[in-house]
Amino acid sequence: MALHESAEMYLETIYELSQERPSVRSIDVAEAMGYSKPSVSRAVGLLKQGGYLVMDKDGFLILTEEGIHIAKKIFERHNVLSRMLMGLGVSKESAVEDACKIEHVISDETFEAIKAHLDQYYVAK
Amino acid sequence: MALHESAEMYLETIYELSQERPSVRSIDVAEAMGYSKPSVSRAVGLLKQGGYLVMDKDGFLILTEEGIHIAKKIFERHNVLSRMLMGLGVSKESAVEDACKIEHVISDETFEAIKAHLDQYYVAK
DNA sequence: AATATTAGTTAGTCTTCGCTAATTAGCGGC
DNA sequence: GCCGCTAATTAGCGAAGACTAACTAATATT
Repeated sequence: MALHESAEMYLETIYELSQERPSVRSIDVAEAMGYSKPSVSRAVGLLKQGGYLVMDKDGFLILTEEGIHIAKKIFERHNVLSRMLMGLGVSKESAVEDACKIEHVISDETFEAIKAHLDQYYVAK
Repeated sequence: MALHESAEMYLETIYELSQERPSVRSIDVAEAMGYSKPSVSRAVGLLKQGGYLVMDKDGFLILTEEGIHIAKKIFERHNVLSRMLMGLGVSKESAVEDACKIEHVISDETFEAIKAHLDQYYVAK
């Protein structure tokens, strides 16, 4: 099931927040992403429907295995891409911002090529 | 005036087609992009309204200075990005496809960094 | 107990950008 | 002179994904 860019972004954000704090609510996602509460509510509803997360009785968001899988994939892309861009001399802000855009649109083939190149670079050092 | 991804794609396509043939009509753009005629008609209308092109009495599309400027910018991005990806070992098909996505979303700073890196690489060879 | 705040949802709007169906305008063949 | 083709347009639809306004439900404050 192919997810849209925005869904991937929500999963990635929920994953990152869950690394930083014990629990993640919709309102935390809204603050982190700069979106309104209803926008997040709607997105969370779709992700719930798709089986990517569940909301417990206290409103805490828990990623399912599938949700974590996608979130980690996007998160890895984000890290690799921003490191690559910074390696080319791009400022941290631009690198992170652009990585955020690129991470959703490239093919697996392209990502693996970039990653391999970066690995090689670090091994060589 | 910031243009959306689809508008940039239309301008780029019109520019490329105009390099290959004496004149470009909406129908040619529709065929090249795989879109329906009304979709192109609507997009051309918006580009016309924005001052990026004009349509002459025979239905030929002529990019304005501003339109050419943007089209060339995206075209250059496309070329640099696909060359870079192919340089990393990505297949031509994937490189072109992914370049098409990336070219619209990255900042000038990031693009210049990638371009500089590629220039350096070619100079070094 | 009454009120205020916080979190989430519902309802409905807007923009972008595809689509199909149907219409219009010009041109060529018979 | 009419038929039919091609090109472009108009009208209206649908999905994504953001928004505001207004409601509900639960907790906190006084």
